[in-house]
Amino acid sequence: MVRKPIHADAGANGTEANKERKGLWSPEEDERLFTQITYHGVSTWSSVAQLAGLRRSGKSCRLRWMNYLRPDLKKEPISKREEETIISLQQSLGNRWSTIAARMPGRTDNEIKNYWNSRIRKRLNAARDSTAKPAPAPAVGGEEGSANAAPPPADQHVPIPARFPVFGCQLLDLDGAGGGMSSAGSGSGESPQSSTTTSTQQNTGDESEASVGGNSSGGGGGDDINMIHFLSFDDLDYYPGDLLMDVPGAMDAWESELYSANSMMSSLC
DNA sequence: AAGACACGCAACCGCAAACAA
DNA sequence: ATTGTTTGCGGTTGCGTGTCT
Repeated sequence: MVRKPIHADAGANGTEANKERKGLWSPEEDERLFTQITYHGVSTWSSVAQLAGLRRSGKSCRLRWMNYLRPDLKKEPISKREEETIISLQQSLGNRWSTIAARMPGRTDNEIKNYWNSRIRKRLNAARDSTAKPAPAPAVGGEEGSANAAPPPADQHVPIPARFPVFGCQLLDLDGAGGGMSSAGSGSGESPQSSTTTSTQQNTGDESEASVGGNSSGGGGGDDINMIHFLSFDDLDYYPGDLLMDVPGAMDAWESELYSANSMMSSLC
């Protein structure tokens, strides 16, 4: 649900004109921030606030951009597959929401955290309470995500160990021209955040690459126009989220193949 | 119809890590 | 090496909305 905006300055009087604003963002503030970042990028967040003429902390600006204004964010509700991904990643990583978010292009850590706290955790707790079986319920709070956790049953999805490379995917170019990305970059132009964002996405694993899905014939590469190409982020010099957002079906493919790709990686390691 | 309660989301807070001076 | 600043993260809170009684 979207709450009716009661903006931070709604009740402020003139004497507090210089005070830092808090609370919900007004459309005007959003526009200022968006314009500032789109056209000038980010040096420091406090300077962004200043240059945009916002009486907001840099911290608040960063949060607003990351969680709401970024052009590569998915707007639609979290899908069933994404939910499964969240559960799986939470099992393997614990409450490292930013890391989980980094593996779910278009989703924010806040969004995932909220989703987990408000829905999944509740549901899993209810399920655990209703069944005597202790089984695969993910740890909640505390020491979850420990590398020492007992391995899941064979019929469970294998969680992705943190040390594995993070996967992005690309649809191979339809006409094979240059092996380029079928669509890179977000619709609203280059993301001024791409450099910093990408750095946090990097995963220090061995480089890995695998073709998955479609009717991959392997080898040769490039023949199969429907093939989804999975890459470790180490292979990418752009923000994978930008790519995935613009490729119809790519997200679903990515999610559905996440586990099989992981299994494959397991066998390689 | 109205109040109570539950839910979901946006945003704040405090802390730690990273970075710069 | 130390200190100050900025950034990023996870936990938590506040509040609007929907549902129930």
